[in-house]
Formats: sequence, structure tokens, C-alpha cells
Amino acid sequence: MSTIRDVAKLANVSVATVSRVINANGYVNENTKQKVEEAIKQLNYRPNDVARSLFNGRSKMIALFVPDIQNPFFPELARAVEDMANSRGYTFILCNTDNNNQKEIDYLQALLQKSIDGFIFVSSTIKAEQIENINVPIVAMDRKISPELVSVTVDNRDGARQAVEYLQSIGCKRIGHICGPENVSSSRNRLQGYLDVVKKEDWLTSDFVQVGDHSIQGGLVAAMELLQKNPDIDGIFAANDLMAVGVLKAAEQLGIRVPEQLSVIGFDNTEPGKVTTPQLTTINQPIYDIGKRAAELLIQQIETPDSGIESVIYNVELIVRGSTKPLQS
Amino acid sequence: MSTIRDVAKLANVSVATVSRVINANGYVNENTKQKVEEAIKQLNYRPNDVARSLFNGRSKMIALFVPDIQNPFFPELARAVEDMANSRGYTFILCNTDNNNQKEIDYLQALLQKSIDGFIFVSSTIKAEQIENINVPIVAMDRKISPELVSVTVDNRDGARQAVEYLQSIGCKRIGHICGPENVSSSRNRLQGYLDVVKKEDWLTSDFVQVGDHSIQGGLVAAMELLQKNPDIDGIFAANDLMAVGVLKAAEQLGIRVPEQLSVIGFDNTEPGKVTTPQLTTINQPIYDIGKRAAELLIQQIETPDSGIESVIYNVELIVRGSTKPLQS
DNA sequence: TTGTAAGCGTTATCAG
DNA sequence: CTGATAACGCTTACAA
Repeated sequence: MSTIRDVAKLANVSVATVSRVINANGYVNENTKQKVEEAIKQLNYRPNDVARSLFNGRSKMIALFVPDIQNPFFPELARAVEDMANSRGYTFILCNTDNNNQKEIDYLQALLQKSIDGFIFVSSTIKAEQIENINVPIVAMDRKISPELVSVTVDNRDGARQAVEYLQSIGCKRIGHICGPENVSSSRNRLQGYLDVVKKEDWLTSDFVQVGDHSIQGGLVAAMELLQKNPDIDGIFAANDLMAVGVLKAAEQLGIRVPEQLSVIGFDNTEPGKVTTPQLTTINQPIYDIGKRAAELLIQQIETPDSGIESVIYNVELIVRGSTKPLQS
Repeated sequence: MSTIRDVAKLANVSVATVSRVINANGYVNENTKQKVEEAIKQLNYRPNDVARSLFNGRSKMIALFVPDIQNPFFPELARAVEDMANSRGYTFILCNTDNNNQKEIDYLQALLQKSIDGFIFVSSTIKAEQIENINVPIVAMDRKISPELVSVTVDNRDGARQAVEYLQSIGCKRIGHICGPENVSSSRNRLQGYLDVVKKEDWLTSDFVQVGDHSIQGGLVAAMELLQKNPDIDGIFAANDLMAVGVLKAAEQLGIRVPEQLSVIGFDNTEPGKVTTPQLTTINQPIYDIGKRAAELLIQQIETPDSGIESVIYNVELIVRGSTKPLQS
């Protein structure tokens, strides 16, 4: 690896001049510029980013924290962040936190020591005070962390309402809900949306809501509970697609036909819901856009501090597929 | 952020002494050590990794190149690499290459400028000569790049044989194969395994092999072709689970019952094959172990060059589920 | 328009 | 056992 000094020597100029041409800043005579560029080419010189980072305290790296990339919701999000990071010249670092606060703190610390330029968090475990005196920009994605922190989310409550209203519109009379963990803001909002629609129904009891953990297995267990306690349920809204797939499995095990006897609806519009039989009716989130936007906002904050960034809330929409069907009456 | 100089000042010692304490190397009096540690705690000092990297030319970062993290095969692999990297104190960088050689080269260049310590490649597009004078360790994973390069793979040919022999054992008489792209070493080996078993069958023609692109859609299209050209096919071995899911979809569209009329078998044992109806019979790869081992070998090469690393080949095993069933006769 | 030199925060060498 | 000090490779005053 050749250094700026090698280039300077070969071009018969000082390192300052080389630096000027590399960064296209400051005056430099067209002729010497040619000489320098020639030398750079000859030596196949590339500036050492570590030295640059040391000097200016910036690394051109951003990190994304997600609970677990093995959850099919996250790869597309990660992909979007990476693509945007890339196109703006940033290196992308992926951190799986397993919803473990200690891991988050450890990652945070380690990356700060590397002069990371910013963070995007998908987290329900980090506390606002743990990041309040971090002096690099942070954006919350998918889940809010605190009202003050810039975030990119969707209108979860409205999505849930759309889902439950749709179930009603096709004739469902008893609608259960499998919600996500209580500490996840999006789960709370989806539960809220469910309640908005059914709270005045006389059949509603706490037995119609079960908590799942966003996994297929969790959805299966919750659905079993739900269906056994309330045999008259004819519609289930699960807070994400994975749990909805679990509902499908539970129904299969119990010999309940979907959608003839039970309509099922998920949330997210991720891949698993497209390979089941029947395919899942769900609420679509613009996942790629969310990731892209979050990265964009982060980079804007990095490059233009105090440029007044606003949080973003995307709309969601119902996608009807085979797991829901108007009931015969 | 305080520096080593602040610590030195507060503890009334030189920066050299502080450095010795931090790195636990060289002699330092127990008493002064206490003083220094005290000062470190008081200032909440953390060494600047960028400065360290500049000095010793190492960054404690490793990168993983995969075609696309949205393919469900890769998240588990990535997870394994990250976990191992973490446990050894390395930062993990994920790069999606889209099988695009230019992207690979660009990433390579960019990361080398950041003093990256090593690479793990899942690639069928990079050429051996493009990496031959990279002076950091490289490990190939899942796919071989060149015979000389250390790799961690599975016995694809044997896995394919197991799959096809199993189909024969349950009575399949005409077995088609959907293979992956020809430039992918694992695809070639799986095709080879398929041929090992059926090459002497008199019914075998080139119509029994279709090329897919490892996606559901690609599998669907290939299966359509296969089933229309050879209506008597009663078994299909797809080179990965995603394409096998496509086969299931094709069968559904054509009104062919699986497994009664057609047995289907995939490869990888990934999540999508577990949510279909029927669930997919497949060949299990120890995905997490592969990733973990590759990372381990890479780090070993980084920390102990010339320690004589050998390539690793894992065994695979058949997992029987609902998409295959002994034929009535 | 160009060059000199200080400094970014560490580590390691070499005296003491 | 401890302290100066010269690197690591780059950028940016400041001078010329």
C-alpha cells in the first residue's frame, strides 16, 4: 500500500498538494494536478481511511441495530439501509441485539470507540436515558424509543383498525387478537387499533386477546389458547405475519378450515405469508421505503446537523388474499 | 471524549504508562497501576480504536459478502458469522453483492481502505485473480472460489444423491431436477449428484433438468416446464428450498396433488419449507455451524498467519416431511 | 499556487 | 519500573 508521501515524491510535490488534489479543495495548478493524478494512477494509490478518520473524527460508517436478522421482517429493512448508506459513501454495520439491553450497550460502546457516525435503532429495550448523551445522530425505526427522538414508523393503529374492520365487513362476529410483547410500541398501537374497533362489542372479554412473541410458534400457542377458550371465534387478527402463520398451523391442527370457518389476517406483508396455503391476508408496510428513509434522515443529520429533521409516519394498506373470505350466512 | 493524555495528566504519569496499563503489557508498579485505573474510571476513558488501527494497521473488523440477505438462506449464516466475530472482539460488516462483480470489487476496495482484517465470501462471481494479491485473509463459504482458497462448504454431491435415492426408494420412477445457476459451484455439485443416481436410467433426457435461479418464482417456472414436457414425472428434486416451494405452487396450479401424485424434495432446510402445506422434505445443511466455522477459520488466519488452515466440508442429512410419500402401486 | 509543520490518539522503542 | 519521543497516514492552518 502506497501512501500520500509516495505519491508526493513521485510527482515531485508536497503531500499538501497531493491532499489538495485528492480532496479537490484549495487551489492547485492544472499542470501539477495532472502530474499528481498521474502519480496516483501509477502507484494505484488509495487514501487510508483510518488516517482520515483519526484526523477528522468521522468514520463514514453507520450502524443498524435490529433484534434478529433471522426474523424475515428485518432483511428488507437492512437491505434498504445498506443500499442508502452505500449510495452516500457510508459503510454499513449490522448488529443483532436479541432484544438484549446489555448487547445494545456493548455494541454502542464498541462502535463509538470506532468513531461511528450514527445509529439506526429498531429497539424496544433501549431506554431514552441510555442514549441521551451520545453525541452522534440517532434515528429510531419501526418502533419509537422516545417522543423526542426522530423516528420512521407506520401508522400501526390505523393498520390494525383496517384489519379488524375488514374482518367485520366480511361478516366476522367474534374477532380475537394476538398481540406482540407489551414493551414494543408498535404492538401496543396495533392492540389499540383492535380495541378502537371492537371495544363496544358485548362479547369482548380479555379472553379475546392473547400475547405472542412475534414468532410462528408463539402465534400457534396463542391461537390454541384463543380458539379453545372461545370456540365461537370466526376471525383472528395477529399482530404480525409470523404469528398469523402460527394461527394457520393451529387451525390445521384443530381441524378448523381457513378461511371457511375462520378468517385470519396478519401484519407486515412479509414472505412467509405468501407461501402458506391459503396465502395470508395482511396489512402491507412499505418496508424498503422505511429503511431507506431512516438512513436518509440519519445521513442528513450527520452531514447537516441542526437541519431540523421531522419524524415520518408511513401509511399502510390492506392486502386481501386467501386467508379471509366473506362468511356464508 | 477524554484521551490517553487526560488520563496520564490526572494520574500524574506518562502516556506510556497508561498505555501499559490498558494493554496489560510491560512492567508497571502495582501502585501506579491503581492510580491509572482510578483515573480511567473517573474520566470514563475508552481508547480510541481509530488511533489504534492507524498505528497497527489492523481494524478488528471483518466483512461478509453474500448475494442478498433477503434470501432466507443467508440470515442464519450472517448471524453465525456475527456472533463469532463478536465473541472474538471483531466488528461485523455485511455486504450484499447481488451477484454483481462490480459491487464486490467496490466493496473490497472500500473496506481495504478501512484496514479491514479479513473477508468471508459467498460468491460465484468473484474471480480468483481478483483476490490473489489481497493481503488480508479470505475464506470462501458455501461456494468454492478456487481450489487454493480455504473454504467451508457441505458435501453437495452426496446430499443430492441422498435426495434422489430417497425418491427412488419410495417408488418414484421418473425424477426431474431443477438446478441452480451453472456458475454456482454448489449447484453444479448437486446436479452432479442427481446424475450420479439417474444417469443410467433409460428415461433420462435433458428435458428432465431445468435451470432455476434459486427463487420461488424461478422454481415455479422451471417446474411448469418440467411437468408439461414430462407428464409422467412423479418426483422432483429442487436444488434449494425456495425453488422447491415454487414446485409446490406449480403443482397446485396444475392440479397435481403433492405428495400423492408427485413427491418434492428441496435442499437447505430453511424456514420457507416449514410453513408450506405440505411441509417440505429436504436436505439439512448445518447452516449456523458453517458460518461459525468460517468465521473461526478467518480469525485464526488473521491472528496466527501461516498456521496451516484446512478447508472444511460438512455432511448433510435427509429430513423427511410431508412433501414426499411412498407411492401406491 | 505551493510547501512546512502541527496535530489527530495510540503504541513501541529506547533511555534512564 | 517509568518517561520522552518517533512513528502510523492524513488534513489544514500558516508561511512563503
